[in-house]
Amino acid sequence: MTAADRVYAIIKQRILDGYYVAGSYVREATIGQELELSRTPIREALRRLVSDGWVEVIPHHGARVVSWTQRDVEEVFELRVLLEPQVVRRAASRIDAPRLDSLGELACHMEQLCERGDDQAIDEIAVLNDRFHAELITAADSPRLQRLLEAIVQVPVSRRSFHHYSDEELHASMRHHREILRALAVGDGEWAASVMRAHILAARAAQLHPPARQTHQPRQQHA
Amino acid sequence: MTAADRVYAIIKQRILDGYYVAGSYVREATIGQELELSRTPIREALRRLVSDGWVEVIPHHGARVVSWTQRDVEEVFELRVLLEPQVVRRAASRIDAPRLDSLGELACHMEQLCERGDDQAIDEIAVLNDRFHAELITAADSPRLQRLLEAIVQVPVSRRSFHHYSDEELHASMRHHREILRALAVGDGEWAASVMRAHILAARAAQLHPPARQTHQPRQQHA
DNA sequence: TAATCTAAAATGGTATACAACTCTTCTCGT
DNA sequence: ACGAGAAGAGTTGTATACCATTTTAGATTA
Repeated sequence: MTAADRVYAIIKQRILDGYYVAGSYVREATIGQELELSRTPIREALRRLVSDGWVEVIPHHGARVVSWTQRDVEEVFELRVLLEPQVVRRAASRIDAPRLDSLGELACHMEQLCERGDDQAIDEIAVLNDRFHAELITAADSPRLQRLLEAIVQVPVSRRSFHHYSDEELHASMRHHREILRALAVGDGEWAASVMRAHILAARAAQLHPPARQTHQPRQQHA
Repeated sequence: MTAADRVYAIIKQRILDGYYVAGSYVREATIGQELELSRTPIREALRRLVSDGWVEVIPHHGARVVSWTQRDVEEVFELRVLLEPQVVRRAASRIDAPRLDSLGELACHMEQLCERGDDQAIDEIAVLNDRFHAELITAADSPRLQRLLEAIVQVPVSRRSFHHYSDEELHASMRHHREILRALAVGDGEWAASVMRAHILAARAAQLHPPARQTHQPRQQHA
């Protein structure tokens, strides 16, 4: 592991942790002194963070941690609604039994965590959910589709968790996983794609209307 | 614009123009001397080209221009079929009259060139067609969608031209442009998206079955 | 002839020094 | 008081150098 790799990981972690606030600048000299490295590996790490969409570079002025607007979030969901169904559409005719099994285990694990329902469990679900989607992408066997999605879903972890899901939304999400797996098991790409589309649209709804979180109450109009 | 930006653009253009043949190596020292720059900005440009998928690095041997397989072409079309309709779906509710006019002029110009039909005209059509699609993307007003498409549709010039189109395919392509504009003019995104989908699928068919090019002959089965 | 060794060539990674640029601030003239 | 312009500090951009690693091809040797 090179110094540039370490710097990349450190800066990324600091962004995720909120140590580097969105909109603030990451100074090359500053972390250089901090980590006792020259600017060279820091610059390389920053360039990689730029191409991964975590920071943006203003020429001759510095690397700034990207800010996310509501519009950015909507754009991402709009693209995921297109691309993620394509993932399972392709996967349906390509997936093999071992991977289906491993996806099934992931679904199982997530459901158990879902039953626990505490905050830590919710965090773990987010991790497993990422793995779930990543495995599907691998099964889709399309490097370009994978690249596009990776370029898209890189979102600050604060927005990627399931904390704004209601119980009902969370359980629906688990059912989606199961239904996708059933569709894949019988090789029905369109079925799988439809469920995935619903899955993403549900996630979008949960993100866009986080305050409306009454599980057992009668329905209520939102903005 | 920094030197690294220029180097990036130059190398990319040379790949698109076919000056750097697929499989050949881009030597750091060579272009360094050629452009009278040190290895530093060249290295940075090459890293970006790698992460954008234009070249691949063989460790300790150099940066090689990526080769396109038939499968790559199919992957690109598969993604364009998803993304380009979304472009016009968004554009339908956002486009303004001036841009519609300028798109109309582009379509006009392409149709005239289409009537000429010589090789040079075909080349010019490819350029205008790129502009046509680029204007649509601008009208769609989605930076991420734009970025994804730019990462996808930029293909070496040898594969981007209309030389493998039959007369009929070429005219159909022109009609698609017109129909898209009509749909946009009345703000019907789904109509525009459907035509665009057909437009891309037609382009795909022309690419995948280039030998079957008899316009006035009875149909013939292909591989 | 074939296996091995060797040296050249190229990149990989990092450090350092200097050049160029941007933004701020301060001065100067009106 | 106010705007234009210049100086300065701070920051990034680039050049250069160094050594390590790896590949390749040629030379050597049995």
